[in-house]
Amino acid sequence: MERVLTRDVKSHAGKRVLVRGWLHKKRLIGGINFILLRDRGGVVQVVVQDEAELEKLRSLQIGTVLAVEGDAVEEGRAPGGAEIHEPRITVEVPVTDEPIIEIDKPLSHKHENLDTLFDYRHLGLRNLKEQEVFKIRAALVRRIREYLTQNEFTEIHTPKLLAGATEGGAEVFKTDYFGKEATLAQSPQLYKQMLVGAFERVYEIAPAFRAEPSATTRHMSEVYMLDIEMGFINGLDDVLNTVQDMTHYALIKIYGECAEELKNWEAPELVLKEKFPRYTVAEVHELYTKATGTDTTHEKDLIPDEERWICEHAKKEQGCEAVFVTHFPKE
RNA sequence: GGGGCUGUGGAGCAGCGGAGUGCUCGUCUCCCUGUCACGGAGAAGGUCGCGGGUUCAAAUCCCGUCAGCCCCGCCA
Repeated sequence: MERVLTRDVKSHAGKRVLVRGWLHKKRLIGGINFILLRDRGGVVQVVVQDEAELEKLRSLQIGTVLAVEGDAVEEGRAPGGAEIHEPRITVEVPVTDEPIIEIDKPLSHKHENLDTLFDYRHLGLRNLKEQEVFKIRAALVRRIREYLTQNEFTEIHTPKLLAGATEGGAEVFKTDYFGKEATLAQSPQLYKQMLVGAFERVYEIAPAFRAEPSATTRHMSEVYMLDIEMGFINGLDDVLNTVQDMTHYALIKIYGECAEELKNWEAPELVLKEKFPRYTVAEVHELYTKATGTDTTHEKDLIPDEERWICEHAKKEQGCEAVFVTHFPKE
């Protein structure tokens, strides 16, 4: 029998269907029992009343891979409005290890728990809410690609294992390349510039590696970076306008298509205008110093608190929380 | 690199010098025919991160060490 996704059970009401996926939750009430089955489309409820079928799941843990053949039934009391009755259950891959992470409940993201969360991320991501973070990220990247493609940027993929450093400043990770020293790319900068000569407009979304002694969320040794390079510009404004329009496009799209996910994660309302406010580093120092009394006018760069502050400031004063800060370093 | 904090059953936490390490969730057994973070009864599960010291007595205080987290710096 052809496999049906959990989200399509409702449209198959009245027919016999086969679903395959992971055991997501058991709710054993007694004479009637509910099990939830998860696949890439979500979760469907299966009603188990036959003792022999239920016995197949005894001592099997959440995560067990199942095939369930049964009657698709429209049912208002079921989550999603449909469920499967009279199931015939086949255990495809039994799981007997006790679950470390409870995937049907909200996961704690308190920083004390991050170690556990990261160690078992593959399990935690079976939590439907956790998956939303990845869906939002994937949608954002897709929309950025879409915008850049529409504007005739060619996507490139450049080497990450290099003979030397590409950019001054950041420390590079050194590694062995068949007896010779190699470094992990800290930026695709040189390749981008070379390829502007071929394609005029290029971009890359790829990891960059920096061996900074940093141990905070502000900067990590491995980050995913969007790099854009374009030729035949008339000045800085052309660059800013491209980044501005791309950001505006992608965020508006995301807030539409991921509205439910963003709401679940209590994302704040998007406060954005088509034209982002533009400041110089020196201007931000002046505004910040005046507003907070902390003198930053001697700083070359924005301090971390200024970065947060200027966005809040622009949100209140300009109705747009995205800003450009240019003319670094302050001379 | 500087500062602050945390390591206690599988997970999250409480206990912070003195009687038996306690709670919530999970796991196992039994009961339960519409649950949806189901409910009820019972049970199992712990070198209190590791090493040393102080003390009549250490999960608790001190020193060291390992692991992790946060802020700043570093970085664009």
